[in-house]
Amino acid sequence: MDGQESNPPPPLLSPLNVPFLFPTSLPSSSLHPPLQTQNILPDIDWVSLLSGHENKLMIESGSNNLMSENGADHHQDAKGANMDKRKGSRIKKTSRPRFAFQTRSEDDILDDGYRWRKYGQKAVKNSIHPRSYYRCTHHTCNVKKQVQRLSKDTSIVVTTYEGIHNHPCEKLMETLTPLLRQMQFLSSF
DNA sequence: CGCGTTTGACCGGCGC
DNA sequence: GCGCCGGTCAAACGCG
Repeated sequence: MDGQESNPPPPLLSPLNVPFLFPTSLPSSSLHPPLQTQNILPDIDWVSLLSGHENKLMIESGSNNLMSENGADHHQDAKGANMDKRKGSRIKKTSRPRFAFQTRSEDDILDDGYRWRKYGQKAVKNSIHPRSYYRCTHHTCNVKKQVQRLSKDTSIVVTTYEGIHNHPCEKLMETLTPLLRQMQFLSSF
């Protein structure tokens, strides 16, 4: 199905860029409620998200544990790995980069510029809120993400990305293309 | 009609 | 071996 596992093309965008691109990469039309111009994404606690050790941004590449200290029940880690058509022949888990971060938001879904298709939802133990599973809709892209709300603080959404996008962010390109054109035009003088 | 979501079933890993 | 649990599949369904 997805033969990308063994030899992924070089990433055009590091997944780490994804959360940090939120404020700039989004066409305003893609955002929920009307935004104040001076207060981008008011629902998201960008300060704590981007500040140093205090935040819960966990970067991990290859190893298995991620943010186990908080309500998110990730003790089981990435055993999801990869299965070959569910016929039992499990492809050995390649070390896929994974990282998780928390945002304070009323919306479960953060518009990160990529298109995602939901492929599952499961009730999580010790949590009222279910966990949702998403896959990047780009054919050659194998990136997944999980979205879950903390049981302790339901205003916080935990998003876990797994894998690296092997294609540019569509919305980002959409936004940047006119700018690039203009720069090109101006630099031609 | 194409694309995305919902949801129950299924599978493998793990702990007992 | 059994049951629980997390992760995934895929058919049915909804929506523009």
